[in-house]
This record gives sequence, C-alpha cells and structure tokens, in this order.
Amino acid sequence: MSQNHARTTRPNDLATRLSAGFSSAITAALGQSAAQTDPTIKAAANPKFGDFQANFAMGLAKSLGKNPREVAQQVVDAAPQSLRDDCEPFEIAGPGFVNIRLRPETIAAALAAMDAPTLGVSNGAGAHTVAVDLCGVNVAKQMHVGHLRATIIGDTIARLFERLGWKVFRQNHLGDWGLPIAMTLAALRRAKVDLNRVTLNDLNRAYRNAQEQGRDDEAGLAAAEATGAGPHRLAELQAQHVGAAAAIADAHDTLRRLQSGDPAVVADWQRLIDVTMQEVYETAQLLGVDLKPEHNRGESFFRDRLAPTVDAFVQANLAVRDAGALVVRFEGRERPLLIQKSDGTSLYATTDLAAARYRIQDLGADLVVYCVDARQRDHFKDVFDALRLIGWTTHADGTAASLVHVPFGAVLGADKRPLKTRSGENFTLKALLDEAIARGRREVHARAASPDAPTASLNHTELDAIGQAVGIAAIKYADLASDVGRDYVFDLDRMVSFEGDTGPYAQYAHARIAGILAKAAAKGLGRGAIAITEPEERALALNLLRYPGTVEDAAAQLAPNRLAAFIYELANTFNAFYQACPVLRGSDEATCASRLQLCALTQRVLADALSIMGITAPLRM
RNA sequence: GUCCCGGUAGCUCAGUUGGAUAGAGCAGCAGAUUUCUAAUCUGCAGGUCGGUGGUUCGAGCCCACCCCGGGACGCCA
Repeated sequence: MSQNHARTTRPNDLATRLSAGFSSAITAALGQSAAQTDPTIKAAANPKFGDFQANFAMGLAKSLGKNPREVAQQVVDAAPQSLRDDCEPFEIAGPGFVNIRLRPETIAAALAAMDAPTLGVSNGAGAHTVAVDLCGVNVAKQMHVGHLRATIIGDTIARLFERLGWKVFRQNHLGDWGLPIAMTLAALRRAKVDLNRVTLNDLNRAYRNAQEQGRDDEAGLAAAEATGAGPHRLAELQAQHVGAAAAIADAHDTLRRLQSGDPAVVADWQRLIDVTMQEVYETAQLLGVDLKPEHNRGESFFRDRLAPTVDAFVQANLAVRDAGALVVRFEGRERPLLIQKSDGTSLYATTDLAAARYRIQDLGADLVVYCVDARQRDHFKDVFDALRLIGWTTHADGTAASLVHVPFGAVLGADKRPLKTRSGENFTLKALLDEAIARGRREVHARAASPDAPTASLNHTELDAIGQAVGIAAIKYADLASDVGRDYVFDLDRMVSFEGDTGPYAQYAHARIAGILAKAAAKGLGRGAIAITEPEERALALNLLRYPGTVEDAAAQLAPNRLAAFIYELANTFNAFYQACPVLRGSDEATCASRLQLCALTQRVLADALSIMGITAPLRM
C-alpha cells in the first residue's frame, strides 16, 4: 500500500543524519550482528526529552540478552565524531531511551541548507509517473458535495506528486456515455429544447425527469393489483409503465444513433458536455483546483476499447458466461466482477478496466490513484484484482504498477446523515461554496471596519477577494484535515469560526508574517544568519525542518491530512514564537536580522504547503 | 447471510515500522493586549482509547472472539 518510491534519501535531513550516525554507532559498539538494527529515530515525545529520541536499545537488549540502558550507553560511547558534533551530550533515560538534543548551530545550518527554492523538498525530475483519477462528474448533473471531495482530494494528491517532481496525469473520468446520458439527450430532443440556450440547471432537471420517466414501475403495478387498488390508480400506473417503455425505447434509439455517429445527435451530445463542463471548470477555478479540458478522460474516451477489453478477458479464459452475462471470478471470493451485461453491453467495470490499462500502458503510470467514494471499495478491489489476473498492471519492461483506491467518506449534515437540503435533495456544490464565500467575506469586512485593522485601507473589491480566499480555505482545509476515509460533518460555523485547526488560522499566521516583513522592508531592515536561542525559535525551526519529510510522507501515504497537520503545527509554533519573540521592536540588530530570516522562511514554507492544497494565502486579512 | 470500514475527553478529531505521563481544537474555567494583525497566546480542568482474552520487557496500535454504528454485496455508476 505504501508508495515507497515517493520517499527519497535526503542526506541533509536531520532525522536521516541522526539515523545514519546511530547506525554506525550501533555497528561499532555491537558488531556486525547488530548492524541491521534500525536506530528508530523519532521526534521527541516531549520537549523535555530533547529534540529527537532513539528507541533502539530496548529491542536490541532483548535479542542480546543485555540490559537496555547498558546497550544504549555502549552505543552512545561509540558515536562517530560527526554525530557528536551535531548534538549536545546524549542522555539515557527511562528503560533505555536515548534523548537527543541538537546543538543550535546544527539547527541553524540545517535551516540555511533548506533556504533554497525547493525548500529542501526533493525533486525526482520526472523519474516516476502517476495517474490520478479525480472529480468524476456526470454530464447533465450538477456537482454536489461528493464531487467536492473527489476533486480537492485528487487535486491535492496530484499536487503532492508534482511538488516531488513526478510526472502527473490528472484523469477526469466523466460520466459522459451510456444509457443515462442517452435518456437525457432523448428527452431534450423530444421536447425540442434549444440546446444553445440551456444551462446546467436545465440539464439537471431534464436528467431527473428522464430518469423518472424511464423508471418502470412494475413493482408498484404488481403491488397495486395485489392489494386491489382503485381503477384510477391502476390506470395511472399502467400509463406510467407504457410511458416508461416508450421513453426507454427512445433512449436506446438515441444511444444507437450516438454510437453510430449520427452528426445531429453527436452535436447535441457534445453540447451537453460543453454546458456541464463549463460550470465544472468554473468551480474548479474557484476551488483552486487544476482541472481543465485536457484532463478529460471520460467513459466516451474508452468506448472503442470496451469490446477489446471484454475479448481479452474471454481469450484469457478469465471471463465466463453466467446467466447470460460475462463475469470474472476470483479465488476465495463469492462476489464476481461483471464485465458484460446479458444484453451484450458493457458497464462501469469494463470502462474502469480499459481506463486502468490506458493509464498504465499508454501513459506509463507507475502508480494509479483513484479518489473515489469509499462505497466503491469492493468494486475497486475487484477491478484491481482482475487487472492483475490479466497482467495489465505490468509495464513492457516488467516493472509493476501500483493501483490504489483512496476511499473517501461521506459529507454528513448535522443529523449525521448524508447532507441533504430540506427538500431532500443533494446540496449543489455551488450553493455550498457560495455560502462559504459569503461567510468569509462577512468576517473579513467586519474586521476591516476597525480603523486600526491592517485591512482598513482596502477597498470593497479587495476585501471581497480576501473573503473569498478565506471561505474557500475554510471548506477545503476542513475537508483535507481529517483522514479522508472517514465521514465528516459539514459544519460551516466550525469551518469559518477561524479558531483552532482551520484554514483561516493558517492564513492568518501567514498574513501576520507578511505584515512583519512588509514593515521591515519599509524600515529598510535586512535579514541575516539565523541564531537559535529562545525555545520558541527552536520549536519553530524544528517544525520548518520537518517540511520535506512531511511532503514525502503525505504523498507516500496518499494522506493530505498529514500535510494539514504539519500546517497547523507550523502556524501554531509560529504564533507562539510571535508572542514570545519580538522581531522588530526591542531586539538588537543581529537578533532582528535572524528573526526576519526565520519569518521569511516560515512564510515560504507555509505558503508552499498551502499551495499544495490549492489554498491561497493573502498578505493581509 | 458474507465481506468491508469505523468506535479515542461533553463535541469534532490526531495518533504508520509497538515505546516514557494517550495528544489537539471547540465548548468550560482562569489569565495575558498603550500589539510586529487578540482571527492570537499562556494556564487549569476534562479519558475503563467499545468489551473480554491473548502475544510482548512494553499494546490505542498486533492476534482471537464479542458488542455497537455505517457501508457494500452480477446485469446502476
């Protein structure tokens, strides 16, 4: 599951350096038999234990039949000079922990090394390729909260890999083909609707109506007959039955004409896609998500690959007929994967198989990530297994691609049930975003009304822009900050309350830094070498140094919440630093220069981390 | 019925190779402001980590069983 190729060796990383130092110390002290022991360097659980701790001694002592504290002492005594130079004298504590406190010069040097355009994040220069399945909208349907998650989680994962220098293919697997679209298209054409003047709302309504028209209420008819419903009700249901049959026949006819390339039908179909996608792109832009027409790889893109896909499974004897349908069976699993319906048409699994093959073999993806609703867990498990059975996960050079479903949970309302409007419909994404932006703007305007607020001099338009950034950050951060696999309650009050672990809190820390740097620039104050003296400076510095490793971990684990946790910690330690360590007032020139440098680096890291989540950081708020 | 995911403070959640006294935020209480942006900071209080048993020097984490909640289970996607 873990994508280890997202991790690289960073010799400048402090934990990496400590780990290497202790490894050689262990070998020197205890011989080759212990050479494979992981020093297990971790950030200290508590600042009073130092900056890092090494936990190797207990396990090692166990296997050697020795006292853990003695083992720790032996290893510490054998520490190479480079390790001694980096650290204060080691302490052995508790059952055998080695407490590690870095010398301030070590921290300062590491910060100086990090002060490069990359901020210490390694750049694989396109050595690896990932395809990220995201967004997944359906043509003629409004985006709702489910698409919010598929879109922003996918975009963040894509950005994580981009930041690490991977070649990234965003894949928007549109629902733009098949009977549902044909039903909508047929209904619109029957009604002679002018498709040059329709909005997505119109399409959405047509889609719903078409679905309802097509719903063949045989069960209702049977029940009505059985319970002796009145003749009026029976006639109604019979009419519905007949109407549904006609609508479906029309849809099938439309689908056939679409598939055979009837120019008029194809043009109308394209128009539905254009109307839908225009709004999708607008929403993506509003959300700070990189999603454009070139990322479209919808169902229609794979339509000519479906038959060959089915054939390949049949040829390989992996698909068998069952009740007229074609299924792939798996060892030790009851549930088969259906790849062709009994009427000979294919279904979503078929498209997913074809799409995965395309991503691996045509795009050359080493890793294929699916940001899709958690309810499709079993589906992807089956699809992935089917792909492995037929061998499509292997590249021409024999290397294997990894397939990972990032299942995300539902967005719930206050009642802990899937978020719905009062009338029982899904909230459109647009409505949610509009509300969040309105809230963000209200807060920003309210604050700007105070004469001594830094934003007091800004005009209405400028404040609106900041408010929009705040509102969007509130929603995105709240979504990305918890484990994506879990459901969460959509509580706008909490998200835009601007207190605690929120996007606006991080933006605020960033704006505070920007304020200091602007004042310093106005006074002509320069930056200088960083010197770590106060505990708040040390805490901030150590957090900054964790950034490259955090980006790699978040990518390797496909876990945006790791990045969010880092952002919160950084904002938090900065605010504590801000409180305790004056930068511009009451500090001597060298301290001021050092702290300005620390501020500048913090701002860059904060902005960089937020940018991976597609969140903008205003200079004033 | 089978399978999957979850259950950690009043609420919302962190906690990945098993490590010291289980951490945050919100809500509550007590403090800090002639401010480098108080959308902040400091402190206090709050826990049978669903339960039972097991493995281990050591378990929120690993194993077994059970309880509770949610979800998925061939011709929708």
